Amino acid sequence: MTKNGKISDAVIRRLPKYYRYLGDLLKNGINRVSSNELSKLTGFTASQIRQDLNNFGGFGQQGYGYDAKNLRDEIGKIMGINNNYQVIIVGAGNIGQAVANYAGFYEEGFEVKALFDKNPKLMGLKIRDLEIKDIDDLPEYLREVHVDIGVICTPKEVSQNVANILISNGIRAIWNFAPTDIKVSENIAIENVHMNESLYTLAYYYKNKKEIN
Amino acid sequence: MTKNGKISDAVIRRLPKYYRYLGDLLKNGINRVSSNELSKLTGFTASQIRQDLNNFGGFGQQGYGYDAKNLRDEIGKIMGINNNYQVIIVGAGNIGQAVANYAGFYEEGFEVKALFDKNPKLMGLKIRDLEIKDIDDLPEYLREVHVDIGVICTPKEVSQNVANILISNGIRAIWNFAPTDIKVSENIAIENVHMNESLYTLAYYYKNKKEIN
DNA sequence: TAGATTGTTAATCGATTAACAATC
DNA sequence: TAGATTGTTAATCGATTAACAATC
Repeated sequence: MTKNGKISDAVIRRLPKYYRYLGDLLKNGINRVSSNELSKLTGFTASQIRQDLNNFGGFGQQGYGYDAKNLRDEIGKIMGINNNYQVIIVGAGNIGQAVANYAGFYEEGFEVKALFDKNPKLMGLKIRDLEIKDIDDLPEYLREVHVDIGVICTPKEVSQNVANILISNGIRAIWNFAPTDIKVSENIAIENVHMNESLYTLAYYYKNKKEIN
Repeated sequence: MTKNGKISDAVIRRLPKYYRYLGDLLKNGINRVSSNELSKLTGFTASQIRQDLNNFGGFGQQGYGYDAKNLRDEIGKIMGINNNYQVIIVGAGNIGQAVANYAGFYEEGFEVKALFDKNPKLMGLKIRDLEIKDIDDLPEYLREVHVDIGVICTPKEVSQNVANILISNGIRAIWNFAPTDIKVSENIAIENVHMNESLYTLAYYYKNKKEIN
């Protein structure tokens, strides 16, 4: 925790990992876990894990450790998992369709309500019972239906423009798959996924490990 | 640069961003750029940019700045972009197909050579002229064909197992889309994409910005 | 030459790790 | 109670930022 009381991004990005490994433990019938055991699973140090968790409160018990179920629930609450989010996807190409089809999200409260595209060939096509709608109808749709998260799966040339449309119609969270950094104001949540940067990073390490070995 | 001479992961992950923005500049006919201008584009400080670049050599010129074309080429060389990588995808579901279809990668030297799946219904189906092959034929395929990068798009239950098969048949770079942390030995390059963690992080920030506003 | 901007060293800041008293 | 393990403070480490001499 920094002095202004805000929790650092690095901490936030470790929370999903704790959440996931705790889920694995529970599935295996383990309902008690120490920071040391979590360390072995996650690869983070026990000290760091305790520090991270204590940003949000004392979830453990001295001499015992953490109750896995309770800790997982608490982390879920902190992150807002299972809160039920209304999601729309803009761009119904490969990535848009893959996101729409990814069942895992539905189980955790992320509900895709609609897909939009500008390609007339896709219009009316159904993905998971959802008809692909015309992107021109997007502003009107947003005026009528509450949407929490807008997923951008368009080409990069129009991604910022799409984001602007989403935001000016009330959306406050954007998950961006276009290979650009979408710029938003302070009050909007954004995640730029950047698969391409991930691939380049992989290529770098591949190249360099080869040179070493 | 740390004292052992290894360049930190944080630096490596900024390189693709430099590469991309330099490409944008060139496309706009701009072929000279200062660290200060790059700072405005990327959001990193000019000082950090100069530090980052000087891990790899002095690409700039005092009083002038950087030649955009040259700098982009150098960064491309450092990361190994355009080196031509032979890629296979294991798991030909939504994500696997989306990756296979993503044209951007082809332009940058990443060439998908084959898709594998265990679902008999998908067998023989064609994605971008590539027939989906039986996963049972994977080891034999790898003995015959050189592959640089294995992309894992399977369910999480089998992802580690698939990684082991890939590695034991000579693959040294893995791009993992399954929501797990695949464990590999030191000499193997791995990128765990973790879209689910990205989504949870988005949910966290969305929730917290709402509370603040 | 004067002005601009790099390359690089030094200072600062924040994140991680270590240590240990508190306590279950 | 003794042993275990947290919560938390202090120490360390590394990454970022600031500053400026070098130089184009």
